Amino acid sequence: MDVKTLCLGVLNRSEASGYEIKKAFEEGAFAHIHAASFGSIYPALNILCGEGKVVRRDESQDKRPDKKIYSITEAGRAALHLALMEPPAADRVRSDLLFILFFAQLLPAERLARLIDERIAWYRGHLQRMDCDDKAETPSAHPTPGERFVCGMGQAVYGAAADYLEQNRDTLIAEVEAAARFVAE
Amino acid sequence: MDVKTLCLGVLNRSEASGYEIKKAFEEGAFAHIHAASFGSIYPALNILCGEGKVVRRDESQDKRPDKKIYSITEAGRAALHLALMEPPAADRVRSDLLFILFFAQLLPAERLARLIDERIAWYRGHLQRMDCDDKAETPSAHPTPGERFVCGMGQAVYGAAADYLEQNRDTLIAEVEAAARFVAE
DNA sequence: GGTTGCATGTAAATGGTTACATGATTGT
DNA sequence: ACAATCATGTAACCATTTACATGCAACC
Repeated sequence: MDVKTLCLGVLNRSEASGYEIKKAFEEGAFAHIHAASFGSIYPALNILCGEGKVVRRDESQDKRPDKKIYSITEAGRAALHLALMEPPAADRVRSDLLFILFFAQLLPAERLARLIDERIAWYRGHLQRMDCDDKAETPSAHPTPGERFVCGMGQAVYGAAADYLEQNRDTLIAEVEAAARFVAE
Repeated sequence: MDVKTLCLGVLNRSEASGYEIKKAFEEGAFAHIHAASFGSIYPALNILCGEGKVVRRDESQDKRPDKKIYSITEAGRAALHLALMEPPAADRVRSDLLFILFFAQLLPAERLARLIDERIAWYRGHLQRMDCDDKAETPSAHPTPGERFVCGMGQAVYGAAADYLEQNRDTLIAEVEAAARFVAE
């Protein structure tokens, strides 16, 4: 899934500026699915424009720079449908945290505690945000079945991760400290 | 986390060839943490060798090409420790599947069913593999607390994902089909 | 006075994947 | 006969990130 397709996906829900598309990947509906930076979104949007898959409209705002609002076209919808019918690449997870925790016995207990606590807080924060989205987010007062399904999946996975960290945090730290004492003797 | 650090991590558990390191990221202990291809592993190993962080030893095998087995050095361990003390980058997930399912209403029900079923099977397969690792995997008859913790996290997350897919599969498909009928009228 | 949020963009550097090249063995 | 597993490596290509460039408004 390249950034172009990702942008078409966001724009299929509702028209948006490049800035708003980035937010969709950061805090919005696509947060736990994919990521994209400005450096990839803006060029992608320009290419899509040239291909007739989106159209640009300028909206002047007072006291702010102009917004360039992109809307998906029929050609864009067709391209999105086509991409959705392709076999999906395997999920890719890269977690520095888990890599670090893998070597827990090499780290001071305080660092373990902080890393795990921070991650729990991160998960809980995102879970709350997702919950709010269900009720409050404007663009989809009527979220589609797909949106609800994917959001639910995110909640299930994040919830399980947070619960696991909470339930095993103390055991890990205790074991690491016990091992350290054993080595010291 | 660059591939060099990832390799040091694998080699910190036990010496290995480039080929075996790749397997650690594909099916081994690091499978759900990070990924790396031959095109990045072999060059990384050569650089680490030049930096004195690993040493190479050639093992001739009959009826097979020579194996180049890498072992971590003290300098390598120091480099790994240093990397482990750095603040971890945020986890990155990129899931084509969830992106596709987000637009479930644009897809035929059979495709939804197949995609979800395949993914459930994938999760269940990996869960079984992880379980076997606990009992059978050679290099760590005594897995460290960190290894057990990370493995447990993988099981918790994969289990939650598989359960969610199983429990919501039929509802999603029914909703999408209901919506399709509604449009047809 | 500094940071955060809004808003768009470019260019260089990075980091990694994909494809290619090679070759024997084992299983279907 | 063909695919898969074992085994190493290179080079071209790619996509994306990072850093830079610009600027105003609101908040602390």
